[in-house]
Amino acid sequence: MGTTDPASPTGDGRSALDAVLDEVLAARRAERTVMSTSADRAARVVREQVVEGHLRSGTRLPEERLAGALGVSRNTLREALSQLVAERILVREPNRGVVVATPAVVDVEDVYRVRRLVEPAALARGTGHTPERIAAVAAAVTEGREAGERGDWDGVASANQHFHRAVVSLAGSPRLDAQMDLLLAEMRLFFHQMGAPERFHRPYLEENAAIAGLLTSGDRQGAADRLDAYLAAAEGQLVAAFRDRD
Amino acid sequence: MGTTDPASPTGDGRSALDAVLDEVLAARRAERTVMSTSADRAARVVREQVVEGHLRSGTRLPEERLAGALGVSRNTLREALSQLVAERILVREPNRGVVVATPAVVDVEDVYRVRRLVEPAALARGTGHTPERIAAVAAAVTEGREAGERGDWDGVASANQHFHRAVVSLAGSPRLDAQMDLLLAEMRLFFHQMGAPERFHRPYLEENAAIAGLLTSGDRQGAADRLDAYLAAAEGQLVAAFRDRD
DNA sequence: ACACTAAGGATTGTTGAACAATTCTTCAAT
DNA sequence: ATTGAAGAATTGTTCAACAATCCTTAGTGT
Repeated sequence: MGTTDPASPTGDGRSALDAVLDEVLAARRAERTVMSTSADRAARVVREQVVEGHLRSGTRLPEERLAGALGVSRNTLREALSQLVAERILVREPNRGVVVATPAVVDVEDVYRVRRLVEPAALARGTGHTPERIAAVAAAVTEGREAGERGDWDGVASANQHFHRAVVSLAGSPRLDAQMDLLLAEMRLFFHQMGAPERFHRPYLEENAAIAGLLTSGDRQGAADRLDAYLAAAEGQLVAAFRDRD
Repeated sequence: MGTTDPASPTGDGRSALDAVLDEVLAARRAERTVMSTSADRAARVVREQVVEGHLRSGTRLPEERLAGALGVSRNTLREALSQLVAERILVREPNRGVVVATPAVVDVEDVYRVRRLVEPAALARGTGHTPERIAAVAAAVTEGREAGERGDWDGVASANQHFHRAVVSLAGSPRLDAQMDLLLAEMRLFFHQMGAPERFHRPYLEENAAIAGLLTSGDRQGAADRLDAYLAAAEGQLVAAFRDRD
């Protein structure tokens, strides 16, 4: 392709140097996008505290104190909180502030409505199933098995989330992945509200393994059907646990 | 049943009156939630201007002037803009502000990736298919037919969106509906970037009718398959139109 | 004519303080 | 034990400021 001449002074108007400089600039911008804005960082911290269970459902988040703790102005914090409200992790009560969401049975049902529609479909449709993505599903299975063997139940729960995340990622859609992340964050809220996560995730280790096996063997529809049944059972358990806690 | 005694003074601690008053309070709060915050209103106005095509792709949105025009402070506007960035309607360029998103081919492909996964699945799975929701699908078809008969192509486009929205709503999931609204807003951005919406929507009137027919006749899988083909064709057209514009 | 540089102006990211409106608390009076 | 009213605290929102960054432009040298 000809003009790989470094620093060609004239001609196309844009020298090869210009192209390189553009690239450098774009890289710097992308880099800065990672550290992102102050509000995004604040949102990330609060979200982490909520999904980790350190901020329990129903706790009120006073803006002044929280802003102080995060080392950020009240205005900036407000932007962060709005973001988390949009993610359904927090709930805004007009003139009363923001509280950590307390999911109800309808929320569990709706999250599973979406998951049961999306996850089996991602398995059944072959589109996007690259070897790497299929390998990611298998990797989540072994991650869960290893965590189970050393009795690390938090690890099992985490691996389980990775499994379902990997299933959705089979489709290869950034938008779908982002949506799934929100749903999984909500799931963690559910778990914190009932407690006893170990019992809950234990039996699904083998389920995940079976589904991954069907997937790698090429039986996509079988994998999808099995996942649907899996999700139905899990939803039933969760809803039952929620109803007990009323 | 039983204690429908009005104003029972003691006993359960909470009288029936208390319950009513709680309801009134909740209603007032819900009411106020509708008018919502100042930032939400600003976001709605800007979003409307973008999806209606009055603010074209790539136009920069200076905060000071825009805030002035909307009668809102720069801080509040900022919150609104962040929301729209999260919806992918706007794009934030660090230290350079916010511009109306200019979708690329990858965006079209990804939106259709999600739609082709979700919409056929919503049809094929019977769950949630109440008579009212099925009627809503049929209503969107007649809305489109009538708009076509009087040559109202904007109306056809709008009805087409209502059709797909109704298809997803068959599942009866608020979360899925919200997600679909975002995708449809992105779709409108796509259309504005290519132009000529009449040619695009015209042939799909009959498709919609056929799909609705299959649905009402109980052939859910047939409806799903046909919708999948429909979406594949539409995506192909859109992508082709996008590639021309490069 | 052309590329390079420096200065100046404009815009963004973020903060701090303010203030009306609303909600929560306290506490006395019935 | 309820009610009511005063007072404190919090939210929703605005305004003004400032450093950091970007954009423009005019000038400089070649």
